[in-house]
Amino acid sequence: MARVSREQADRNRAAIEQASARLFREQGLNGVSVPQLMAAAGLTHGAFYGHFESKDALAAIACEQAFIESAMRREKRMAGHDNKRAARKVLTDNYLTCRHRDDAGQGCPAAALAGDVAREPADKPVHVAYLDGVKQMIDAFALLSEAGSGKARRKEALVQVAALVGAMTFARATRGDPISDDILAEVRGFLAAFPPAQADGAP
Amino acid sequence: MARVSREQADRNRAAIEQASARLFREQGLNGVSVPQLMAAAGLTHGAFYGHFESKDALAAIACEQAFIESAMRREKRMAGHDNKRAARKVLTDNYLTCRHRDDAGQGCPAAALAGDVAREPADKPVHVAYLDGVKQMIDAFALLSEAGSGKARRKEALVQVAALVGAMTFARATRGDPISDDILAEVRGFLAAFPPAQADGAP
DNA sequence: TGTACATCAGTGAACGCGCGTTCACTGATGTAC
DNA sequence: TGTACATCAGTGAACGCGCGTTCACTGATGTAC
Repeated sequence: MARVSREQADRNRAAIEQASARLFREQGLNGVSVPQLMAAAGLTHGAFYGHFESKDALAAIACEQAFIESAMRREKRMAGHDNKRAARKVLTDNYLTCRHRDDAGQGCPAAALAGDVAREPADKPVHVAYLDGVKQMIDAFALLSEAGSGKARRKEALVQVAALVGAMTFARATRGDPISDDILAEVRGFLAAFPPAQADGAP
Repeated sequence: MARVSREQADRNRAAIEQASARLFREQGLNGVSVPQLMAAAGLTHGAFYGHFESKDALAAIACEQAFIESAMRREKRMAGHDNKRAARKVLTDNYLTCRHRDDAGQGCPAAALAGDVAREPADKPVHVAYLDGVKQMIDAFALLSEAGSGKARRKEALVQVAALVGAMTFARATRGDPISDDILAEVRGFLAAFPPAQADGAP
């Protein structure tokens, strides 16, 4: 096989991006090689640099795509829940599941890639894609807040998203032990009652 | 230089463990090589396998040591705060700082290694060390809870630790953007008022 | 205490391996006439 | 519509590199007498 049609080449490129969006989340940015990514798309490694400038460039594209895919799934789940609290509950209940924990490849990129992005050098392009995706996610949760001001809504969203990402990261790191399920269940229960009725706290 | 005294060999081994506990947290389990670890301890790579069975075995030892070091620092900070709420506030306020975010090598291993441990194969020895450390951390927070039952104290501890680890992981992944500081500040403020006065939540 | 020698901590070259990336080549695609 | 040929998507060998691990060797340490 040598040259393929322009349409087939486009489909191949899309296949590489799709496989990468899954495999990077599953195995980490440094846990999967260019030859592995290409094989997952049904190609050999040599064709890679005809489609992308570098592995780092693909990582950014795959991260962006994972966030888009994730946002579409979120919209779909929220559909039909005009009540903000109910919509939030659907999202957090679906997020903090064993299924999500055990299938990072199709899950939230904010959680799946957090550890990798934190350690990538600051000039790597994946940082921009990650930040953009995270901000969209926070904005989406802020829209579901019932707080009075935009500032307060953003505050609530930050805490919720940090709790979601944290619980998932933590549950994945302790997978195999009962504590992993407990973390998901307790944070799920906690977020169902979020925000607390009064945020005073002095004893 | 060839053979050194038994005492010096012990000191060398300790230096390797100490350097590893720092570098693994800083760069990740797969982000630092055996030659790099040995160089950080002032040795050459060849001496490694006289001290440890494998890099995986050292990872477990370094993880365990990082948790011990972390627990000692926690005890030290708590000292003098007989009030549980005050002790908790000292811990969470110190945890969710920019200093901690920017110095993972000396920080909480539960946060620094979460992403790596989640992706390590299940049979790798680091999993045991990580789980043990996490359980100790959760127990420590449960002891600071004022809830009525042991079950309720553990519940609160799980949510708090998930929030701490999550906020730190997330703040590190977004470092460089103002949102990173915001995450730390908001979760810090939120945990200062934890647990909420009433955990009902139905609207 | 002094001497002879076995022990073994550390050195550095070497192993096979997979990485990201490059490139000469192939041959079907797409175009010019 | 048919033919001639330039284009270029994909192949697979090759590059230099660093990885985890092994091992023959060195020579100071520690021990037996």
